[in-house]
Amino acid sequence: MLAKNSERFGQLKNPCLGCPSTRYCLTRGLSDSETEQFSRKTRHPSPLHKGEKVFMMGESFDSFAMVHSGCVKSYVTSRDGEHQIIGFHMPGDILGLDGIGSGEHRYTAEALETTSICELSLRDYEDFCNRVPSLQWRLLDVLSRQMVDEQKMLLMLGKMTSEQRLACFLLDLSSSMAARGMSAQIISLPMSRNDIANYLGLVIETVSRLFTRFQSEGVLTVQRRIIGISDRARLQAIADNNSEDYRELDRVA
Amino acid sequence: MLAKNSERFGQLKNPCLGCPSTRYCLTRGLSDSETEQFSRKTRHPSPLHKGEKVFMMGESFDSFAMVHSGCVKSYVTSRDGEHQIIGFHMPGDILGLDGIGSGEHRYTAEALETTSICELSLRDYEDFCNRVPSLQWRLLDVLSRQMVDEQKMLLMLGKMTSEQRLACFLLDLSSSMAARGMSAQIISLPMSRNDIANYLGLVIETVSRLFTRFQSEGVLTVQRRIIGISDRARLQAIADNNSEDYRELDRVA
DNA sequence: CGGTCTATTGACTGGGGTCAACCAGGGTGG
DNA sequence: CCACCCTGGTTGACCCCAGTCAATAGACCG
Repeated sequence: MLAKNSERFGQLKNPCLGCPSTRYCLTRGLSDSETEQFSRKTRHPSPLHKGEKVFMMGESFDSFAMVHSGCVKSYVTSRDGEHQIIGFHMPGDILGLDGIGSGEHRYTAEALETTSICELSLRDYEDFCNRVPSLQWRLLDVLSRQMVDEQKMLLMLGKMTSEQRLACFLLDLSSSMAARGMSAQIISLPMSRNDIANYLGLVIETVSRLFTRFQSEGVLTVQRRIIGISDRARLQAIADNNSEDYRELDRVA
Repeated sequence: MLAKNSERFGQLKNPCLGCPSTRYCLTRGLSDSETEQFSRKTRHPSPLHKGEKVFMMGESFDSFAMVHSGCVKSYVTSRDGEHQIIGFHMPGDILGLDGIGSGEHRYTAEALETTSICELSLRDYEDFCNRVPSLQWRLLDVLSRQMVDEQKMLLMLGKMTSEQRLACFLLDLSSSMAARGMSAQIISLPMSRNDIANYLGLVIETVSRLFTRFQSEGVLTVQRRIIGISDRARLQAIADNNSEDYRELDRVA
């Protein structure tokens, strides 16, 4: 069913027109006729299944990839073979911009679930920029926002405790879901505990224990990968490291 | 003396022509006449002293800053007031690109020593791009390389031990110095132990102990901020987490 | 039902953080 | 020229958060 939908999506004449991601995608800010031109240039390969790669570290970079549906994780690999997940990517996100400078991909992008990707070749993008100059700024815009997100991650990995990291992660995920029209209170995690742990610089046991603790404190409800945020204010307080003040407030009341 | 030199630099008609950083700066790949045009648009304010800010997190973004001489650290600040240093910037590096997306700076850039900065307003840059389209790609290029560097940092903070982090840091610094024509073997650190520790997600005591240990193992020679790399191969092995194999090799021999 | 994969839980350990004392340069002023 | 302090760095003793190891429990699927 999903696959069929996706095939149909691939055969549409102008899949970008009416795509729910158009507000976040490279097409943001384009007129309908510009979006139509853009759409004609994009390729829509058959959907990837869980574990399949969009591209791999070291491959040559010749096109951008945009997530249309599903979810993708990206990770870098160290010389001794360890992975570090650097991001999870939702519909509308643009992948592979790291390759612009060096001409080759510097991280691997892998589907976490059945995922449809839209591709735009670098060459077509260049052509297109000549006709719609604002598109060039759009790409800088996207790239700089991705950089800001990574800087936030540096702060998390460098300075935050494990509970702060998980709280931040869930809040980010929640607002990312909300921005895509899904519930901000109930999150269906597309990634495993292992992926979360790796992303946050922790091990799976620590993440598991934190989920249990947050649940017992009434902050979350946890059922496998379905996470409910029961007390957003307290989750925010944990993320901001105000949890002690919060608990004190609680104790007094 | 330094200040006088810098003032003179600021009064030059075409400071970019003949600037030693021209190979790394935005001007890379421009012809002499293009560089001259570029040069006319740049501002060269009087040099900053140690501790002075190039720009601060939250300020509106309206110009790029390029390091001409000296050294700059950049850091983000968390809601509870903690800093995380996200990079050190040497001559030729471009600062403030994070502001493109949001229109405001998302990190603070602060001089570590007396530092000269070249400024180019966003408006002038846009004008200039219309005349020299390749410059637009140049900026994407720089931005994507900065992103790749940050991804490497994520790997360090997420997965590496303290000794791996310091070894990586010193090797990176060494090659950065070498790329700027300075010695790769003897490094004069522009930043304090505290800055190094913060950057690497450690505390000052740990960094101090590591320096002492590396010296006693014959990998480094340490005299305050003058660091000599005595055994680059072993430093690389530590960074790659091959140190045990290495020591075993050593023990057998 | 057995097999496998993912997640949870418990007991224990250790790398790196914390706290505190001390040291070494390098101004500064008498 | 020395006495003083002050900042930045080093060293030691101790501790704790999160990692490691290992056993168990569920979900999912043939």
